[in-house]
Amino acid sequence: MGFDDICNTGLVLGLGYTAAARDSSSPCISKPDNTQKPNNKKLIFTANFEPSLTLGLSGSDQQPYKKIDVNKGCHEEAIDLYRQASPHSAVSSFSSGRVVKRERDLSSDEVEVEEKLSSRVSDEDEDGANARKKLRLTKEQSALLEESFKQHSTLNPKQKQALARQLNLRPRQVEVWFQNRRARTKLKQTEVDCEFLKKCCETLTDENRRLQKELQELKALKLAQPLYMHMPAATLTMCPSCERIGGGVGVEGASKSPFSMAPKPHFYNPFTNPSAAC
DNA sequence: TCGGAATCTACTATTACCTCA
DNA sequence: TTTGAGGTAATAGTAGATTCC
Repeated sequence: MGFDDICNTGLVLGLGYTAAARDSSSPCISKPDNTQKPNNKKLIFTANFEPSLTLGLSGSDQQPYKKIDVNKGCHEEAIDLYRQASPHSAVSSFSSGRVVKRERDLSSDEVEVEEKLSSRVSDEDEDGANARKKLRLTKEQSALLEESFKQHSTLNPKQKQALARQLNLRPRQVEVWFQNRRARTKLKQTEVDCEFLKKCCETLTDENRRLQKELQELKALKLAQPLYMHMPAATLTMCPSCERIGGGVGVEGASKSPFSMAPKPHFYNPFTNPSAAC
């Protein structure tokens, strides 16, 4: 990988933001949540380093935050939504809490049944005197969660609920798994970013060293010889008023041999002295 | 219409359990 | 059998957003 390969990628050393659209199937991307609010700020490292490495706000490929109006929804939906609430939370866990409380009164039995049915752990917790038992996901559960994560790195309440049912887990467990999975993804991506930046830094350091060396050589050369001696011919233009200098050589001669040595020719650099007049 | 309370989700940091070399 | 490391489920605390009164 050459310097250009690395550094002509639009990478800005420092942290910037790229709004690169990313495929949701990309495995190691912290993909913005479809359910998140547009203004919800997150730090996202892009997985594809081309063309730029970024640290910035979440992209715009998010669906608007799902608004739930349980007053308008059917009772069953309200129950479903309530079921996805954190079992560890002392309070109800979806928007419109006051409504939820009403719903909870109506459906607490159903929720209880659902919790017991859907959790392999809850029973143990209840029996085990607050012992913190650690759930071990089966291969099938892990595979399904991974598959789901590839599609959506975050879940909306319905997805979470459905997945929890499918996996025979509590919605809270699914939620935790996704949180941890996102964290691992981000950590992994951060490591990748770090490695990339290290390489880029090394390349830039080498390039800087090379340029410094080149500069020193040029300075040494400049001290040893008059400027015009080592200026490229293309950058040297004879001052119009001096064109006839050079042993009676006319304009034509001067144009043919612009560097015919005159006693004191007035060379000027068109880059630093763009004026046509001498 | 505005402000505050209640509640939600997502995030980060941390803890604690479990497995394996 | 013990132990330390690593993986990861679970917890706690916080911030920002939303909804309702």
